[in-house]
Amino acid sequence: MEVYLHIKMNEKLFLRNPEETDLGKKIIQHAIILIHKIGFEAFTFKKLAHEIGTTEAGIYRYFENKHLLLTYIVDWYWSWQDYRIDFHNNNIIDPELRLKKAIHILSEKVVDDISTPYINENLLYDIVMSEGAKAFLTRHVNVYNEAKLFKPYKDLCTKIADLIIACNSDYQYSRSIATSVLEMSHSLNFYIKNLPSLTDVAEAKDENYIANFLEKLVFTAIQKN
Amino acid sequence: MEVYLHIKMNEKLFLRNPEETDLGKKIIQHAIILIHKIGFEAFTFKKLAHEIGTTEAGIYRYFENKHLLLTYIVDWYWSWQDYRIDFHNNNIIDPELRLKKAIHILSEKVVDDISTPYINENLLYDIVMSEGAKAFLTRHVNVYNEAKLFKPYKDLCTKIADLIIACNSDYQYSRSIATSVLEMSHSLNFYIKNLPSLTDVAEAKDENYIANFLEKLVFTAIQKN
DNA sequence: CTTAAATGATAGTATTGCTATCATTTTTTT
DNA sequence: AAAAAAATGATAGCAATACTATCATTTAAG
Repeated sequence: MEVYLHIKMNEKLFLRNPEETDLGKKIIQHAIILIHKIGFEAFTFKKLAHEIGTTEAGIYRYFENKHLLLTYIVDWYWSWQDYRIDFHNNNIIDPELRLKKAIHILSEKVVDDISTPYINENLLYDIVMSEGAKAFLTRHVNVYNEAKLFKPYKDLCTKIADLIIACNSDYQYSRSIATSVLEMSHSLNFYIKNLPSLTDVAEAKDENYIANFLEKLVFTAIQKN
Repeated sequence: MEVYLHIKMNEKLFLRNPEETDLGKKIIQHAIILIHKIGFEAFTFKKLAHEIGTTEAGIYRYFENKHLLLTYIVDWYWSWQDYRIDFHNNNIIDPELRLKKAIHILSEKVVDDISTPYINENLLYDIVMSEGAKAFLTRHVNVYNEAKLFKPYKDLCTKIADLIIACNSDYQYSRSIATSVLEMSHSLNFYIKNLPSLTDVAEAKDENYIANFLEKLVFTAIQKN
């Protein structure tokens, strides 16, 4: 059985839908590889064009600029994580178990998902960790927001917040703590890798350290007393 | 009485110390104003030079590039907040009160500090909120880290973590939660302003909302049971 | 098999991110 | 007050970036 996962992307992210052509898919595939390799600042359409044997103009036909291309792949990532949380929580009823699962999915390193042929989720995780915030941190945040470009992230925030409410309907800060979990699950991974003294991880690396921290944090915060 | 606050900056941040000359101070002063106005991406040394009536080359004599200038002002900000926390906590012994004060200082909008003549802290807060993460999020994070360019942030993290340990010496995640407080105190302010649905703030704006959220979060997390 | 759509090839432009040079001020030392 | 040193201003230049435009060629759809 071969099943492919398809995520419908917001049409305002692109000029021409990259999923519909070979060149488009190559752009996404190699954009992820190249951004992972050289970082978003050094990443240019010219370099990407060279990697995939097309021209700069060819890529501009798909994406207005590199920031929207980053937003595309970051959006894709959050939609994929949203789907994964649903998938893993299927048939689980207990909201606490569901919430725990979600926290672990977000915090732990991912492996490549074979049902998405031209996207390497392992690289994508690193990109979101190291560059993901740059999708938000732009002067155009309001324009982008009005075009619903941050909907995947917001939807995921709502999903986590709803799980929290399902655990304790009295908790006042469900969205803020959901956002904190989303943000810290990724940025703590960045700090462990690059600035470990900002975390409590010394030599003994515990794979589930972040998930355990966030799980405890959330469950003590929302406990009924 | 006129008292001026002076923060000694890491010498690897600059080529020529901006505090020592009129031009240097103007660079810092107007860099803050201009980055606040047009954003870090659109900010260039040429535009800055034009604002203060000097030339591009003149600014390159002080800073290697705009990213190090950003790091300079972000470092300055964290050092200033570190100092403010000490100042406000002077003579307070109760660690819980000290921790609460620190959380409030970090979360609440600041006003201009008149003891720093050429730095507008109000604008600086906005910059750290909107662009601060970009100081870390660079391919050079390791080189910068070895040059101790992130020391002010790390020191502040240590300060918060120590306050947490003073409240509960058994808490296992003091640095991780300190980092979370530092990060979320600023990014939640960004979200309230730009993407409020990621928070619980609707119409009724509570000035202390973030501080209250983080205070509750931290104190339930570290409570002894 | 014709037409439309997508791609390739090439050119061009304004801006960015620097480096270099040299003359002119301003400051410091003697 | 004169001489030396340091800082600034003015200008030039260059490679790379971030695009836009044009037109020929290949590929796909009706």
